Amino acid sequence: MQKEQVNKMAEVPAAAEEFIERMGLVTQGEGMPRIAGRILGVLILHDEAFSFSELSEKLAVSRASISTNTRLLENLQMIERTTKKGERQDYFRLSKNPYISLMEGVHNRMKKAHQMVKETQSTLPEGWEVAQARLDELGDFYNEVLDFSSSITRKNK
Amino acid sequence: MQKEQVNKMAEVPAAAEEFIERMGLVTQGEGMPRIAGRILGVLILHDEAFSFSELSEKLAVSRASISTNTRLLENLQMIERTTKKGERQDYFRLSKNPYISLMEGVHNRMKKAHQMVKETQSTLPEGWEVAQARLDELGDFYNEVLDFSSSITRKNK
DNA sequence: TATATTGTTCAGTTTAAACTGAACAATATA
DNA sequence: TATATTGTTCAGTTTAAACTGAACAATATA
Repeated sequence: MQKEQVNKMAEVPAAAEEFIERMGLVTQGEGMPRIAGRILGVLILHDEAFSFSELSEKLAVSRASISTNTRLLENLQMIERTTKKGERQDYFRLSKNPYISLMEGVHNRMKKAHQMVKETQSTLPEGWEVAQARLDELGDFYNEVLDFSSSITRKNK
Repeated sequence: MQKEQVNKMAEVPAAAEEFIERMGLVTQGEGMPRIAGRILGVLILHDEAFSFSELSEKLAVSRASISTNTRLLENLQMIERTTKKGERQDYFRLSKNPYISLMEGVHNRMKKAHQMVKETQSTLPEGWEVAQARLDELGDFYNEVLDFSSSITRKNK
């Protein structure tokens, strides 16, 4: 049952290694764990699915972190969990539209913030007209961003 | 020289206090310090400029934090530092287009990430055509987001 | 049955950032 | 001159999140 084990790592050029690390910094900059970005980096560069333990070894990271971060990326619908006939391990590959889901995250955060602003507006008593006008501006901004993020999200399927 | 000191805080409704705290959570969610969001919250609700020490007292936060976070917001061009005749303290008020600058932050992060992707593409050796195609998709995504963020930024003045 | 493989969970540790107090420089005022 | 006010800087502390090791459950295999 044991297939010839190809070492996917052997011939990886420096540019690929750097990309993986930098993706870690990118996700970190967006408020996500660094390891999530590194996993994404691996799966962007490689078409074939990577197994749980391959990811853990390749990235020199605990199985616990792989478990947590693959689940995170799965929930964002950026990666998909697959299996292989005759194998017990989970495999992971990039989804078809990985970035749309990222946008959905932005979209949801913005929607929540917008909701909060509207709630403030409806609760503020008389005499806060200037604040109301300022909150209108903030609401307008959220509307613009939400229009964009839903225009991207609509491309889903 | 001492002007009648109006306590700006006295009659602030609960909705306003809550808004200030929630703005702290919003900026925190966007990867900025909580205190920066609270300062923004105060300055969105109040048209009049707030002094350094008023902010420090109102938010029950050290002068060091006010110094750091007002400078951060000033650099983002979301607030402006002003002065008053006969007073030594700095005052702060919301800029005219506070949210555009926020967008510029997103824009710059995205541009940097896009740059990184392009660099990876130009450095990857022969035989990585599949990865190149994947990186093209990522680049396309960045282009879409960058188009949007510059459309917002263009509204500046 | 006992042993091995696999992913998850969770308590504990590490890490990075936020925040503070205090020293400081610059300046004004007494 | 001495004292007060103000914003900045920086070393140190606090806080929150990331990450790990180990226990565990589920399942397969010997």
